[in-house]
Amino acid sequence: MEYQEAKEKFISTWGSLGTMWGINKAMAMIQALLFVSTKPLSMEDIMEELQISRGNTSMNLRQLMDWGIVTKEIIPGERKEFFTTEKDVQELARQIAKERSRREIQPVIKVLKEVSSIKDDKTEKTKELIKQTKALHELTENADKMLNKLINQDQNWLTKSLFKLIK
Amino acid sequence: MEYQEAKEKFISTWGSLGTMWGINKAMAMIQALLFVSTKPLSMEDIMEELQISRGNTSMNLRQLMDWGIVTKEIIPGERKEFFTTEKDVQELARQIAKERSRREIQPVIKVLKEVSSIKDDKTEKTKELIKQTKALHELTENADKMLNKLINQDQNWLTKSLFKLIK
DNA sequence: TTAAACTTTCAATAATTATTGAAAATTTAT
DNA sequence: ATAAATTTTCAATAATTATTGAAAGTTTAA
Repeated sequence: MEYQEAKEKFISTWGSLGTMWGINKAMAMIQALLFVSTKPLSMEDIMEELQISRGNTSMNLRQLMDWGIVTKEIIPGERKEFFTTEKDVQELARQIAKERSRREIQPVIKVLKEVSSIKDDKTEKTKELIKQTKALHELTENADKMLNKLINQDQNWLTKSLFKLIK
Repeated sequence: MEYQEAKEKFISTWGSLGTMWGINKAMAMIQALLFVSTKPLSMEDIMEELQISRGNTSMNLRQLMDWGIVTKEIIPGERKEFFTTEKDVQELARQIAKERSRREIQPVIKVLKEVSSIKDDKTEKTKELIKQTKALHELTENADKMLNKLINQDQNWLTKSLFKLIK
């Protein structure tokens, strides 16, 4: 497999993985492209390489910046804006975990807490609803605590922890 | 908040969480409904309660069975088929982790391995592609190993491990 | 200030994914 | 074997989500 083929395979695989986990394809592909690029890329570069429109590129770059995994680079003497992504996989994982926790998991935990706290009228179905949502609440909260631990720890915590678990 | 409201809130929240993580809404809602039901439900019951069509219900029940988290129940004297979901959250988490690993993560690991093994022609861009996909390969493999550990361990391993990590 | 270079926005459109509903298939009871 | 009950399939349709492209907006250089 040659460089170009390998690169394309990586980018498109990353794109479809994104799709499976609720992340839009263009967004995942832009991140993948930047991830293996040796230098910052302009919007033109990205449009060209991925064959996507200016608007699409602009919107998805913005989203990636909102997620905190892509940053604008100012290149002296250049009028265009250039972009880079976090190159360190650990930091990347931390950032994604942080955002998914904040945007998606926390709101669900809130609802699970509410639902599992309804008044127990002693009917079987109410007891079941409370019991099951409580169990889910606990599991979700534990998983989320783990993510947050991951987010706030030093650089190598993730690898060390994973190693501890699998050893 | 009354029972019915709480139940609906739980089901629709679970549905939208599913969507965010690439799982279709009806599938997540059916699972949620069964999860808090006190008894097995028929297709009619599910269609009625979630206001979805017969075809949709049938297809999504099948998918949930493929995922191994919903099973058919035979109820003596009844002609219809009835369905239940795994009620234990730990087991549920294990099952989902197992399937997502098998269907989604393993194929990506395979591609990352291929891409990171291309011949190093000593150019900067090839070296970067190899380095970055190798790093991602390692991280993904570790995370997947953790998932598989989770899958194959005893019932309480998940809780214990999470506790160890966050304590 | 002006205008060229560049980026953002957003309504229109396309692509994808989910859902319906009715016909076909299957199962069960007699 | 027959037919009623039930489930599955799948082409058509609807709903959702992603993408385009051009107009509006912004920045920069002279």
